[in-house]
Amino acid sequence: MIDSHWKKLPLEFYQREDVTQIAQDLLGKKLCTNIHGAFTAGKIVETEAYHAPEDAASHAYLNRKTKRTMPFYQSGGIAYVYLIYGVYKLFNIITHIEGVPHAVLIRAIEPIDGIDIMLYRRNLNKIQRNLTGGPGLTSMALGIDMTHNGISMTSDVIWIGDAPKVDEHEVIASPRVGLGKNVIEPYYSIPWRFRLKNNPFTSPAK
DNA sequence: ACTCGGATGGTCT
DNA sequence: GACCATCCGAGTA
Repeated sequence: MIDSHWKKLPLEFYQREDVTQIAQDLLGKKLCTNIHGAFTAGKIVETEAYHAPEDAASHAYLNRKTKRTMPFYQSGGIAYVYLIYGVYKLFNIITHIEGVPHAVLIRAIEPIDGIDIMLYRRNLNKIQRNLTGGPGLTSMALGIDMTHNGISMTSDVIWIGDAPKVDEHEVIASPRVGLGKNVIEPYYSIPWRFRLKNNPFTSPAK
């Protein structure tokens, strides 16, 4: 195991220009949280890239600026957390430079550390796909909520540990899920959802 | 295995 | 007032 294994990723990782590359590079890395005194972590197994202002699937489409979208316009390397369906908190990471609203949605992790705490937060008693197999479930298991919106990925609350790059052949690219009907081509079916092949914790296919 | 409907609340038109 | 980057439980099989 090399020295850099699980070392906290630096801001430079997130501030690169190519958000689809960053989304793929995040696969296999270790998403960690230290929230309410509990350490939990898991391997990232599914991500999606959002490329505003052109991308109609993004909240920051056409550089839309509202109270909710403000984090998009900060420098890469901070969390963007928002509420969906009044119930679930989805965790994203803002990328690239200040003023360019790129983001990666973390859709699923494979539990590694603090599994007992994740089970408690999810009200489950054994490891199964719906422990962390989906963006809402991942945030719930890791203890991420709206108070973490805007927090730096270099903090000691939420961060990502480095890991060896996964083999290209282990990555499946497919269209993103859950997009509204207003998302026009090519963004509706562009293959910007990335999954690790054969990983049981990736979210259900659509 | 699957399909279906309900929960739930902030954001935007 | 419509729309969600979702999940779960109930029903059918």
